[in-house]
Amino acid sequence: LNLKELSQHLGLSQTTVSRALNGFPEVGERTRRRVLAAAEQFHYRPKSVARKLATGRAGAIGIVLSSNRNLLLDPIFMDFLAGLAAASAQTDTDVLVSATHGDEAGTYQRLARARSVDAVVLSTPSIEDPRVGLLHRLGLPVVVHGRTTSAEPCAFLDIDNEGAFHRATEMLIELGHRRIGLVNGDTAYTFALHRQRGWRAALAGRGLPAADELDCRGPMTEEDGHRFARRLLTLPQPPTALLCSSIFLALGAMRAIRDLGLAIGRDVSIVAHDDGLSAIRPETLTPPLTTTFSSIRAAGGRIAEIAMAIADGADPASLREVWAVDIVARGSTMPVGGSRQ
Amino acid sequence: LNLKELSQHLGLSQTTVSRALNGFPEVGERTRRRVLAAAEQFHYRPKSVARKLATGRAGAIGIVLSSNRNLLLDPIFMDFLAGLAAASAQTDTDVLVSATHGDEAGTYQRLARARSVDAVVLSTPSIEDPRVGLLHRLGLPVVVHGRTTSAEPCAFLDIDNEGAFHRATEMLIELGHRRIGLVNGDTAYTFALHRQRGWRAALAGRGLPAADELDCRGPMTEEDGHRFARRLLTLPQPPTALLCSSIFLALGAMRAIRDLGLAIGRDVSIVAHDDGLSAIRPETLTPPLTTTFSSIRAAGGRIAEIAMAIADGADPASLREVWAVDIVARGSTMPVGGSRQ
DNA sequence: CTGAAAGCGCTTACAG
DNA sequence: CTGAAAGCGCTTACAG
Repeated sequence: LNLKELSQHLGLSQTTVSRALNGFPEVGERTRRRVLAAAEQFHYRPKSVARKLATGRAGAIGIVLSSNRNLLLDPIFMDFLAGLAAASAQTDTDVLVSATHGDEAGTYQRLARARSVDAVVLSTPSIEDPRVGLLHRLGLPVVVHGRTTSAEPCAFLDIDNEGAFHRATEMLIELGHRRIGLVNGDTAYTFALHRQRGWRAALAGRGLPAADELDCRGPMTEEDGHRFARRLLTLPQPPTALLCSSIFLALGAMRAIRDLGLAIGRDVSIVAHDDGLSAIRPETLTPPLTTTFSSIRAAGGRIAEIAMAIADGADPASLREVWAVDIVARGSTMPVGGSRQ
Repeated sequence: LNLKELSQHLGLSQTTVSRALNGFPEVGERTRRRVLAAAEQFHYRPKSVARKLATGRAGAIGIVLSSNRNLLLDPIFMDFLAGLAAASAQTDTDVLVSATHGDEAGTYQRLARARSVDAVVLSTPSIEDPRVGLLHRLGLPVVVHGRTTSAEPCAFLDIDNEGAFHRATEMLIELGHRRIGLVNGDTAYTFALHRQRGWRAALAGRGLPAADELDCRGPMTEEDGHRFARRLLTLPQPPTALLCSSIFLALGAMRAIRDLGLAIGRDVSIVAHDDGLSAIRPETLTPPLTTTFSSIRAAGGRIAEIAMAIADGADPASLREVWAVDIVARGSTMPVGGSRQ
């Protein structure tokens, strides 16, 4: 059923029916009700593609998965996407997922030239991410999940990674820890750099050195967490506490601690950043894991709203948010030397 | 730049330019080359939405994430999606992700009536999944990732879950294990039922009972794996081996084994199904985990191809595949009683 | 408050 | 081998 048939059935013009359906104020109350009832009865829905052509809006936001940016393929990303899609659905906006094998720029060009999306979301940006310049040149509005330095002002939503790791480090210092290892992502990425900064600043604030040997960064798999933690804990002067950038790194680190015959908490304290995944919940581990927490799913939801706003022409500079991060102390952190007292 | 402008620039009709661009055979070779060169030069790309309206195809396949079907939000799903998107890109097809909060049927109705997608992929189906009937009624072609019983014949791609768990169980029996616990997903889902069947059949084949107390099923988080394994291992007659339906369940089960002061492999053998996630690789754990393996990412890729085929009107009954599953023996499985000999 | 008509940017019979 | 024109199904000035 299309608009033409529906309006013929009602004995009205397409114009009036379209207006009634779209809630224009000038339509008579009686007419509007008739139209709405008929639409309901016939399960009428405007074909999205026709509406898009007429309005000139794609009605979609895009996100591209790049197989070289392995971070994006992280399980964590799924929760982000779910949040994104849920929020988009509220306003009848689609989420378009594209994958690339190498040529990310080419994919953005296709999206831009085919006008497939009204805005793009960029995940896990690097410090100076070339993608925002590219997108700007292509005329595609962008919202960054994270932060990046760019000539063009752009909208973003980030969490306070620096503050989170600053406070987590301070908490460990207060528990008496003096050597605190960092098990981080690649510092080419902004989030990892910010966390490193927070860790360093907190140590510096207490006059403690942030030794290079305690500063690990790389991919964020369970395996890497194991490898990094093992290296740290077999140092001549091993750390007594570990700060991990993801739950997977933490899982690997916990395994390394056990492999070395040490006890998590009593011998080595551990804190991890938790994105709120449903498949692995830090509070249910042995021992329960102390975390810095921020729901990546909620971030996805808000990002969708921002994307739709900038697609509608909102000023990107006015759409920038940094969310605070909670610290939740649990059994994996103890005073240095052991007992919890 | 649109088609009209491009053809004016070339001094040709839109018809000819369109045909040249779309590779129609009747266009003169010289003309075609001119058109292609100009398109390249001006970075011309047909607006996808206009083409869609004209051809009547949405040029997209849909997938809906339902928050109550927690399985879909599994990290595992991300790899599936990446495979799906990568394959779709090959043929200029979009992947549309929608999220629902409860009303999954409503979401499918919207997709169908707005003609937003040409086909839909259904994940983790239940035994008799009502969604395929619904989709059939809505006239939306479906491809199922997994298998389900339905009145309507539909396309699917599944892995041989029954065979995989059958062989894994036999392998354990050959190692001398007589009590083998199953740590499975909810058997309302086909994949879990099939795995249960494989386990049961293998036991029955050797004259061993498949005791109910050894048959656990439920959600598939790390926490559940821990809970199930703990319950099994504190039974009066505990199993000497565990068969887990996911890497997360296995992670939890391994934790439970350690918590009880037992050794993985020596005291309790463990096998898990591995979907090939990049964030957690079974071969790098301590000890390396024996698995039944099938790449969920590859499955996503093939599913996309199938979806596009049925969108083009291919016979669903001809598009059904069951993939074999590899078993990879590693350190987590040992002869009952311990030493590897 | 309602309608006739143009337009969004393509594709595709149909005619030559 | 090429082109004029209709059509896909909407929205939206413009006129009344």
